Amino acid sequence: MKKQIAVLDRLLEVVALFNDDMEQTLGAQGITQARAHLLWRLAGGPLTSALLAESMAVTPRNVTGLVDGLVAAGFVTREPHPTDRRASLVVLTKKGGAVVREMQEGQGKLAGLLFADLTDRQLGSLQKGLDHVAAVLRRELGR
Amino acid sequence: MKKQIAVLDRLLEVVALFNDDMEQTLGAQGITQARAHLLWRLAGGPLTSALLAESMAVTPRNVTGLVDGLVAAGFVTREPHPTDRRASLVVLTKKGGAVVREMQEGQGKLAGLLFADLTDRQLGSLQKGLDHVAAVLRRELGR
DNA sequence: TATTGTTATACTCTATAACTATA
DNA sequence: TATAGTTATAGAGTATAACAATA
Repeated sequence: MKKQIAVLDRLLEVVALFNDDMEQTLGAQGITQARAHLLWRLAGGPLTSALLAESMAVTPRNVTGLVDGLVAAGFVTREPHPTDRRASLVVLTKKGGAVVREMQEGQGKLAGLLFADLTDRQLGSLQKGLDHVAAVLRRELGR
Repeated sequence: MKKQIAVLDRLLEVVALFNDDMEQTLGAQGITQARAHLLWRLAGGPLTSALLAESMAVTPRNVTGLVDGLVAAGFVTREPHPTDRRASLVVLTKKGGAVVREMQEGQGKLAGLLFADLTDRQLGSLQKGLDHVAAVLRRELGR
């Protein structure tokens, strides 16, 4: 029991250190954690404010402010929605896309560090275990 | 490579779900993330504001505000420092201690879920790997 | 009527700077 | 002089509520 907790402690510490590292790198470009979160959600393509708010689990009002800042800093633009004149699409600029790639590379690097010693089979088993835990937690949270 | 990243994604999701769960539980008692962080630091015993600020990587002014809120809500008290009349000690109340225990139990539960299938030896190996990663990240951060 | 995104307002967390009491 | 903790002030992130434009 105690050993499991010690390992989890260490794991959480590693994740925190990684986040600090990333935050430091991004902070130098004027990107806060909340803004980075939003940019990350755009990696798969443009989204409306409503979809951003939902996927970030945050209010629409909040998204307005974050997008305002990101537009001013040149990381995203607001484009008219092709079919719904109420809505607009938030789109990554070239500069914003570079930031997202940078975050993806950082994550890839961490994954390499963490799992360097695991075989493909062990990785698969770990993935399955995590799937299970995620399912348990989601049930507990009623999602 | 891709598989490693997928597993890390899942791992980060699990940690986020756990944090959401904990935040929801604590939020119902009026405890925010920042306040929970401070309470967590007191698990090992009373600390001065200066030590709290250092261990939380936050300014002393910030600690003042958090402690104010926690005192008002009855989770901690300020006690005079036995030898330094400038300083005061932040001490958990019975109510605050119960919250810390609740957090510890939550963490123990997550550790159990995550590592249920690992043998003691596998746990040891994982711990060693995490130690290595933590060291690498610390070096990178210059800490 | 319902939804999208905004303005208005308020609270928490955070930082810097200046100050008081004590070391 | 230096340190511990505070007050003063400001900025970012977040929430709720009310509103205009559009669906």
